[in-house]
Amino acid sequence: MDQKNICPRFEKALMILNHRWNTLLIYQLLDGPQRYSTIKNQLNISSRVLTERLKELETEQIVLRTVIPSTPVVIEYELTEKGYAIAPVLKAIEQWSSEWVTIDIE
Amino acid sequence: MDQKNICPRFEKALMILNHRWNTLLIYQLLDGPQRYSTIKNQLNISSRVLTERLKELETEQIVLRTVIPSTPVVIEYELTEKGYAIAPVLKAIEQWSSEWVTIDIE
DNA sequence: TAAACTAAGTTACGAATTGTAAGTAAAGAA
DNA sequence: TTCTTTACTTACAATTCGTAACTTAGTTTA
Repeated sequence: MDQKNICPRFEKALMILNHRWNTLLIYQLLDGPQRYSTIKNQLNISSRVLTERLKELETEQIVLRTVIPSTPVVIEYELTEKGYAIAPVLKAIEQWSSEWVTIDIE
Repeated sequence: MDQKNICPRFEKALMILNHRWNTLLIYQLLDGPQRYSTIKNQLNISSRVLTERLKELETEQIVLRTVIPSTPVVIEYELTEKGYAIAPVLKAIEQWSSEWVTIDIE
């Protein structure tokens, strides 16, 4: 009748990682620091949602936003240590997908 | 300008695993075969969405639905081999969350 | 034997989330 | 001076989600 005692940290991790776009965004940032426009062009994401997700990942301390005071200013997004620590999750998904996921070509 | 050549299998894996509820559902089913009502009571999910997700995971061959012809009939959901193979992903998330995720108690 | 209950969903609908497209401010290039 | 680019923001339409009530079939309770 009552819910299983699921670890709140694990639950929070799922909330973050399962939020649409977030894992793909982290995957993209594994390549190193990138600018807003670069990310936007690589993924097929709208600017509205991209901004939203970057802010979310920033408040979760997964992503760091840096304003480089050059002229013109450049804004760079990069993974924090916490963010890079997600890499094994992505690796596990890659592993599973290469072993089990089939794409149906019609 | 153009998108990175992201592996379509990996992309599909992300689509499935990042779909709201799916990973939690798989996590729940790692405990073994379970009935609809058990799953519904353990997770805090609505029947509408639960049915939808179970069907999705069934068509993806991650979950198997079995009708046990007892009286009354019992319907059991369980992970397939493909489904159980997702365990390392969950393990990696668990690992990351225990190391990095903080819950803010106010 | 009628009334109530359980299991496994389904349906209708309002609320929340997303995607789309257009707009903005500041700076640089043509 | 007009046109672009960058890093967003805004308005609004489309999609998805959650809530609650309903269904069908069998089952226990009174």
